[in-house]
Amino acid sequence: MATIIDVAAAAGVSTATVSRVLSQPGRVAEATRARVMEVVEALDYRPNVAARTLRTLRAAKILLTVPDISNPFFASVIRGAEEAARDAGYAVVLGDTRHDPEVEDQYAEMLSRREVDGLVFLGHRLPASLEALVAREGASAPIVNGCEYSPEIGVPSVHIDNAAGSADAIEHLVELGHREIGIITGPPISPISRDRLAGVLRAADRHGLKDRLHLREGDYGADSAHRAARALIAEGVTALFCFSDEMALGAISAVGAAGLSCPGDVSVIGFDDLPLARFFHPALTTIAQPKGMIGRRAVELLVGILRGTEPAERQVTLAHELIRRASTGPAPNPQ
Amino acid sequence: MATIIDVAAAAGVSTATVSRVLSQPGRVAEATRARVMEVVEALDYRPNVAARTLRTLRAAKILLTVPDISNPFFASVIRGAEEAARDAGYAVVLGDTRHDPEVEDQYAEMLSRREVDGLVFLGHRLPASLEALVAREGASAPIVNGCEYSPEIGVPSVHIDNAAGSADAIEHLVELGHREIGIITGPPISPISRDRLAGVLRAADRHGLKDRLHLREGDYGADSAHRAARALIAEGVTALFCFSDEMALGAISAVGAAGLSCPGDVSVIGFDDLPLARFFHPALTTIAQPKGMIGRRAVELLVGILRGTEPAERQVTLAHELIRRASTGPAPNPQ
DNA sequence: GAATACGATGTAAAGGATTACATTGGTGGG
DNA sequence: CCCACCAATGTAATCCTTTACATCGTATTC
Repeated sequence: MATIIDVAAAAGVSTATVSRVLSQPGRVAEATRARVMEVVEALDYRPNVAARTLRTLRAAKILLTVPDISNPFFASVIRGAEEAARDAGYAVVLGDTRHDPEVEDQYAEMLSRREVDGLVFLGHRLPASLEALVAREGASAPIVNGCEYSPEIGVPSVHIDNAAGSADAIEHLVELGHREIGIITGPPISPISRDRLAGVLRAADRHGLKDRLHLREGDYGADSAHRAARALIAEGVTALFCFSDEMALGAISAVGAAGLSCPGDVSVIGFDDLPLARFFHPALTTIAQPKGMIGRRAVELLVGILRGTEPAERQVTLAHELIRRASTGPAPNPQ
Repeated sequence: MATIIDVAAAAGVSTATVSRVLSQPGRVAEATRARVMEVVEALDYRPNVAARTLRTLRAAKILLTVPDISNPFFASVIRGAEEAARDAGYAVVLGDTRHDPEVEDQYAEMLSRREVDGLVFLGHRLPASLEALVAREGASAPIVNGCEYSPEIGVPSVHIDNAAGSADAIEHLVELGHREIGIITGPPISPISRDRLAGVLRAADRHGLKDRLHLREGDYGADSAHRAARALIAEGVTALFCFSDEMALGAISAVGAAGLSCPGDVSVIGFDDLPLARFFHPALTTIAQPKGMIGRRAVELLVGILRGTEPAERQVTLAHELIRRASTGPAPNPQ
């Protein structure tokens, strides 16, 4: 592997000049630049990143951790984040933490060891090893939270108004005449789940339905929702609001397994608007999140911090949208 | 940020000793080790990765590129790869190339610049900039192909027998009495698609159905399959074999949209066995791939190359399996 | 008790790039 | 014709760690 010294020797210049040709071409005479570039091509020279990082203390990389890479919801967020990072001259290192705090900590180490310049994390948990960093550096800590929002963590974040989103879902069901509504939540430890539940309760309360809600806890996966839905159907609900599209799929599957039809007997509404949601059978009514934009804005916030340009806002709330498809319909007439 | 020099000074030893305490604790006296570790804790010292990489020429990282991160199929492969990498002391850098050769090349640069020690790529295209590397280093080039297999690329790979898998799918449909079978393939540029098509033709030929096949090209996405299925249904097929589960979902959606039922009027069989496939409505019959194992073996192959222990086999073929669920059934009786 | 060996630790040289500062040569102004 | 200045380039320190080799002291062996 050719080094900058080889290039300098072959081009008859110093390493400083080679370095300048590569990073600030304007400061080098045209003829020299051309000669150096020729040698660079000929030797197929690539700067050694470790050496550069060591010298500049800048890795030009952002770490993006997701709690579950198999959840298609995150795919779009990741795409948006990568685009924004590329625009700003950063590469994205993607980490799948599988909701495992230990793995989260391992990835967090990359920041501590300066392997990456900053971190965007999509879960709800700031790795323990970074709490000290946030406490020490405050607003200039290069950490941004995406999708979720926990004020106590003390880092900027990008998210939708989850309470308002789920309130919209309930309003939609109530409008269709549903009164016995089942809710399949996420684990209460996640703020996103708490916020959505708060929105549900608020909306239900507005219609005097708060005490008629049928609550069941899921884990955002189809399996858990399938089981929860079976129980709720037995309780006689006519509609199910699931805190994720994946759970909605599990719920629809349970409706079918119970010999009922969706939306004829039981309406189902999800949350997220996965790319596949419109191909579900029936096509899924859901609350859409601006997934790509969440990723993009999160990275932009982070890059702002890295560049030292304090952003005006540290909490970005983006718009959600109710997408009406075929999985919700009028409540069946009581017999 | 504390450096190894600070630690050495505070512990009253040389940097060499500190380094040894961290990387080969056995070579240091117990008392010294304890004292150094105390200082390490107190100063919250973390070795600078760039400096280490620069010195050792080893990044302890593997690059894993996937053509489309939003395809849930890859999630399980990624998981398996990460596990194997962790076991071998490597971290995984994940890249989403979106089928874009330019992005593929950008990621490939990471290998050229020694940012990572090796590459596992899941697409079918070896980035152009790496062809020279393979040509030069041959079997010791730290590159492995996963899921797909193109002999002309000249790198080790891990995959199933795609032709046999799709032959099984056809056999299954023929057994159920189907004669008018629609096939929704992938783009012919992908070897995986070509192999699967070859298997289809072989099996169909065995039953004298080769000329009755209805072929349509898809792009592995639900959307393309939805359109293709619509056309095939109009042609009167009683069964659809889709080269991916995602396309099968699109096909099922098209069956419903045509006012027909699956599997009553049209059976649908997919390929991959996504985690969600059993929650589709109807639950999807499909050819399962050992996704996690593909990722794991690919990384193991790569680590073998990196360690210089030439592996016995450079092509690993894993077993697939036909999963019978509810989306396929007997062919309807002709009127 | 001397010689040997070995365990523990230190010294210092890489590893490859960036960049502050120094140097050189040429241009334009007076 | 000289000086000041600037553009172009070079010199060399620096980033932080690892590790080959050197050193030292103690235990082992004969």
